[in-house]
Amino acid sequence: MSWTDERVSALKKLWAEGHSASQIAKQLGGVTRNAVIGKVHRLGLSGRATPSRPVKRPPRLARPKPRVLPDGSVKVPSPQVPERPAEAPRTVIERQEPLAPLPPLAMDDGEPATILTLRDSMCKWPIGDPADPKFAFCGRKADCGPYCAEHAKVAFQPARKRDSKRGEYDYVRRIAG
DNA sequence: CCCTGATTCGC
DNA sequence: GCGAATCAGG
Repeated sequence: MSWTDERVSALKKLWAEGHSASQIAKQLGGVTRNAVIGKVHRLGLSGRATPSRPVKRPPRLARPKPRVLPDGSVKVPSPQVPERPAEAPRTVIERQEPLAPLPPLAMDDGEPATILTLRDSMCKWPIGDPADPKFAFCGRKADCGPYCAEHAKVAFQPARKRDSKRGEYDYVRRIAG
């Protein structure tokens, strides 16, 4: 089949009415949806009155695909140059990373806060292995809640997926509740 | 796995 | 110009 005036008109009409490419192809007959889409693009009416299409993909890279010719031979095109003119000025938003372990704050006696010396106003973030004699608490000022500002960030992060890699502080979250 | 449109590129 | 193959999503 070829794109006669009638068929092109029908294509334009159906496309304007919002039919999908496959629907149009089925109705016209003798063409695939790819043919319809290709024709639509060639006619320059790709974008329909669909405001909600925030689908903007970065340009696809060329497709270096081996092709089987009619005579049975195989042709392998050379990979097209990726063409990376200038890397976009990336504004990388640094993710709040594991955040360096905040060492326990030394008390007046030079020792970190323990279960015995921890006060209400002090950050109750546990530091170290609870089984370890040196186990202590952060001890910084807990201004809003049980933790200092820094540990509150970690403590109140959304729960991770169960089977994802364990965060370094997961055990602490379990302990600290 | 079904569908959608978008794109590339050999023909 | 055509459209299959492929892609990126829903």
